[in-house]
Amino acid sequence: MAPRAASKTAESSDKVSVICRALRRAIIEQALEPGAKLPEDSLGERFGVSRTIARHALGQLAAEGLVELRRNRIAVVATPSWQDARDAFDVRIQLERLVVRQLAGKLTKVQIEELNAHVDAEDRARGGSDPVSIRLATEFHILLAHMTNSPILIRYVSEIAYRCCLTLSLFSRPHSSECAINEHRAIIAALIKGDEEKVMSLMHSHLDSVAGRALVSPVPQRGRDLLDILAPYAEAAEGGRVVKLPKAVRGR
Amino acid sequence: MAPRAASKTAESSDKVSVICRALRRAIIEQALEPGAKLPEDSLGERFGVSRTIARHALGQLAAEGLVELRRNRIAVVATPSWQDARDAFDVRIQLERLVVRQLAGKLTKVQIEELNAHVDAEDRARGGSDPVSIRLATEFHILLAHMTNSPILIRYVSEIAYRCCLTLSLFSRPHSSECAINEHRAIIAALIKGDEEKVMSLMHSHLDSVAGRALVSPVPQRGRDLLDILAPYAEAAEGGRVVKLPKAVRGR
DNA sequence: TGCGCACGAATTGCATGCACTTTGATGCGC
DNA sequence: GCGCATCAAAGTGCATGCAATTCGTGCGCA
Repeated sequence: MAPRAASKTAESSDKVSVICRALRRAIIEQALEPGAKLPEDSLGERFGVSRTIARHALGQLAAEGLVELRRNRIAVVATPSWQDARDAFDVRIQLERLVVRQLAGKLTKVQIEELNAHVDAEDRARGGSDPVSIRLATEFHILLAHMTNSPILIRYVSEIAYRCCLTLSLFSRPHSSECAINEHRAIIAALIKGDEEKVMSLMHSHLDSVAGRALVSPVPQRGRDLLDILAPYAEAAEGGRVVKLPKAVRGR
Repeated sequence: MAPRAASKTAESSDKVSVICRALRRAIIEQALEPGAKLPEDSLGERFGVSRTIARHALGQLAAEGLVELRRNRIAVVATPSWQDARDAFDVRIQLERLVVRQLAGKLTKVQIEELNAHVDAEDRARGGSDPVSIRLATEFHILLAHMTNSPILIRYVSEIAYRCCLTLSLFSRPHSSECAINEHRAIIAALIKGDEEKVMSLMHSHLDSVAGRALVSPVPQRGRDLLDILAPYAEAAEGGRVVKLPKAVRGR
């Protein structure tokens, strides 16, 4: 009942967290596509800090699953597998059911206004550029999570929402989030009404349908991991020796 | 269905992850109590690495919520509030329901043996020292999570299980996990039988009762944050001036 | 033309150094 | 004896430097 102070999630120093926020945003707005390289030097230079700090930021983002870090290799924006995406949505549904259960009937007037304002912003952005509307849709869920005042819930929901958002840029059809806004409005209405069961099932089906629209096929449209895509062909060609890829393709 | 490779969760270089593992274990075995100081120098010296690496490890653990990092201050083992603990268990219950739902009826013979072996180990440790049996109980849940082969689930369940374990060392009565072993056995049995609903409710009530045993009162038994514990007394004494603590107590 | 190899550039892994902040202890005034 | 200012010791924040590894490109060879 008593409101607790919202504690900052790790993110020690400001410089590091600034970089993290910037990169997170760039990633979910698809300015940085999955697989994009993130060299420490460039990041440091871009943000006016040393490699040490950039490195630390990359470490944090890797812990969140947005960045992939392999020893002695340039960090890249994560490229989750289709199965990862499914798992992420499964977990996400449970977490967000928890969120709305806690929130049902307990929203303050200010919070309701905040939510409405956010959905209005989503509405306005609908005609605008894709990346922004995707980000806003994601941030709606994060906003809800913040209202629980539960640091753990906030952290996990934010993290997983970002990751789901990232997978959208991999697997989703060109555009598929138009109707989400109405579903957001419906959730707000149910939250105000205070029916726990109703709002939980609304959130559940909302996320289900987002996942459904997004994860239409287990095959990525965008030509990310070429080697994996070509794997079946290589197997089919077996009987000869292993198919060797020309360097131009292997590289990137 | 197809088994996926278990991906390492961030934890870039080996040196860092070794330190993380060591500290995690020390923390959940209560060799390091909540509030214990973790100076970068000492860690580095102890593990034969530079401050840079120790620092990075602390960053990771802070991201997991096991360590608290405040600017310009020595890192300390996290001291979750009672409310944090409640929230953690709420989330944990949902996540672990998901785990056992995915696992119900799908365990391989090897996995069953592995689980039985683990519970046997718990049994053997029962008479032994407390910290080890607590760790084993926690690791049972982590072992289950691993069997889902879902990196996200593995990461979140591990993380939150460690955190819950940490709170146990703060709030739990001297010893309270005796009967957990039988509950673990029951869960294994239900998993083998394959009844999703049954195993989910078993896990739910198991964690509920662990939480219930642990979080008996919103007041910590152990004398952590002295100032907070004394706050009510100070208030009661109001009318005079603010009660000032002698230095010996204030310090640590 | 296509493939392999080797070398230079780019990049990471890690330690160390310096500046700044916090800590806590000592000594002084009351 | 108690409180407070002052100062050294300890610790963190961050950048930089060097070694090791990877990446990419051009050359030689089939």
